[in-house]
Amino acid sequence: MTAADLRLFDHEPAERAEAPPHRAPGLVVRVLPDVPAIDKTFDYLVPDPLRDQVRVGTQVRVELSGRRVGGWVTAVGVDPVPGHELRPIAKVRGWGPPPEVLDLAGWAAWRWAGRPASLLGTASSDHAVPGLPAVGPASGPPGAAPAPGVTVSVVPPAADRWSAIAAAVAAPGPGLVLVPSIAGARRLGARLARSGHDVAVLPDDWARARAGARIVVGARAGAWAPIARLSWAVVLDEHDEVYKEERTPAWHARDVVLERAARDGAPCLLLSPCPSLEALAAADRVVPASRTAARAGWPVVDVVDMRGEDPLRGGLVSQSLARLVQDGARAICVLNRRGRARRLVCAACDTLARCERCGAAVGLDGEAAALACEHCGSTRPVVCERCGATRLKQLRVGVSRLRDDLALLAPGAVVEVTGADAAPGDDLAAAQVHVGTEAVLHRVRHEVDVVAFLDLDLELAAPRYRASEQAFALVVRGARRLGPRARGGRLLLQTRLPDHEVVQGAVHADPERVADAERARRAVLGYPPFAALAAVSGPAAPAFVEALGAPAGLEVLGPADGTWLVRAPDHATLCAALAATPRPSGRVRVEVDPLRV
DNA sequence: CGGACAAGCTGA
DNA sequence: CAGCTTGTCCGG
Repeated sequence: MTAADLRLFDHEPAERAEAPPHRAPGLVVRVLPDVPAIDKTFDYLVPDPLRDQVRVGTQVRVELSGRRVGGWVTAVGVDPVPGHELRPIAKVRGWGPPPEVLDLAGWAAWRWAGRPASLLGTASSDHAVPGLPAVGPASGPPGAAPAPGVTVSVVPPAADRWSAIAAAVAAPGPGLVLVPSIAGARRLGARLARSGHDVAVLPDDWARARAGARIVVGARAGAWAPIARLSWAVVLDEHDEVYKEERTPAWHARDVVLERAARDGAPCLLLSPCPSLEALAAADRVVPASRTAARAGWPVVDVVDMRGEDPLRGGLVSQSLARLVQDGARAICVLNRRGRARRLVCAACDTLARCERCGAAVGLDGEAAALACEHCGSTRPVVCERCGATRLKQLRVGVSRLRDDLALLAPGAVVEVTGADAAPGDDLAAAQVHVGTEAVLHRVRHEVDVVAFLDLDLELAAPRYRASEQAFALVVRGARRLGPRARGGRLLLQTRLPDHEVVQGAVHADPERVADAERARRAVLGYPPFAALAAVSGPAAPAFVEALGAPAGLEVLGPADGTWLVRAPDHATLCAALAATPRPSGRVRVEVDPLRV
């Protein structure tokens, strides 16, 4: 099966001309039950009083092997599959997704190796929708037709996006806007409504969206908005990883919207300060920010080279940060120290030892007396790549000392270490300096003068194939937290890799540097978007991998930590192989396009 | 998923 | 060989 001929549900009534002799009495519908393990449809009779409430997509309740389950009507007026006694539909729950979204769920089930029922659950209203409200004409006021195809627009972190959004939503509808969070969707929806637009915000206004509101705003699940045919679509902060569903099928909202736009011939606008390589690969055109806008939309970035600095007592507080804190600056300090990070630096020049192939921090392989990369498996001699010295030292992150160091700098001021160390009931607003994992960026609400990444190398050299992209997205969040350059905030990047593209990309307000370097690295290593990946894990993973075999073009790597990685040149090959593999009994988790490998 | 039924294990 | 557990199949 390929994506092209993928059509799980045939909505059309059967050919009456060749109707079988045992034609059923009355209207028969095909129903997909809302039961995770069943991806098969069943035929039911529609009692006459319910006839005009039943259409393709309608949510019903049916009797299935002695119990009542929910389900979706996938076809109306079919000739029943012979050999079964037809039971009537027990109940009509209400309106469901339009037929086009049912087809989309069928495609997405193939694309992310899952069952359509769970996707249809996401595409359906939380509450029963017995009737639809009246809405204005979806076409709305005539506006400028947006450029067709996929446009990636680079908008600096702290730039005002309103004018771009206002221009995009002025086009005739129905159109879809995705925002990373539901709270953000509600805020944007309210603002659009105040501007006089006919807006439905998901999940709250599902019925109004289904009825044909001109603009539908939603978060991740909004990708499944009940719109038959999109006229346009906008995805804000396209790079944000919250758009990726965590549960299987692990679909990606941006990719679902791209597919919908392609099916409907609708223009799609992807906005981001740091576009993903996937978005750039899908783009028909990329609109960079002007140099002026880029500079204005980024705060001042200070790079602190920790090799040259003499950080306080060898800790995490550079002289630059110390001065700012002593001068009374309110600061957020980000330190992502979760996980075991083995890091070595050159004893002579303090350069971080990294893998030459993938850029991840390397550790010392005692047996081979070599530097080994846990991520890509390559090894090299114990030699500093910068100065040639052969003595390396372990880098210890002095977290325990951090609070004391900062407290000494700002006598009387409170230093709050959030996260596991946070004392309950502490007044977050009272502290001058906050230290925590990246969550501290949104946990601290008041305005700050400084956002400091105490050890950016933890991100830059993380053993993940998307490390650069993820590190840059984190820096972008710090930049957004500070606001535009005119506000005067400072973004402090403490690093031993000042030439790294993420650091340079921030300094020059130029995400292209990150994208170019990342693209080159992924091409060499055969990672997305130059390949399609799936992670296979769970107790029955070995059986699944064995059943998968080794079809042409497929490469099976691992296992590492109980997880196999399946790689194919493209999604057509990958998804075809996954779909053709029978699921063994027991639990298997198949995650297509994993973000953390 | 959850019920039905079949095949396998145990204990007297 | 009843009685119970474990596994596989199937649902309209």
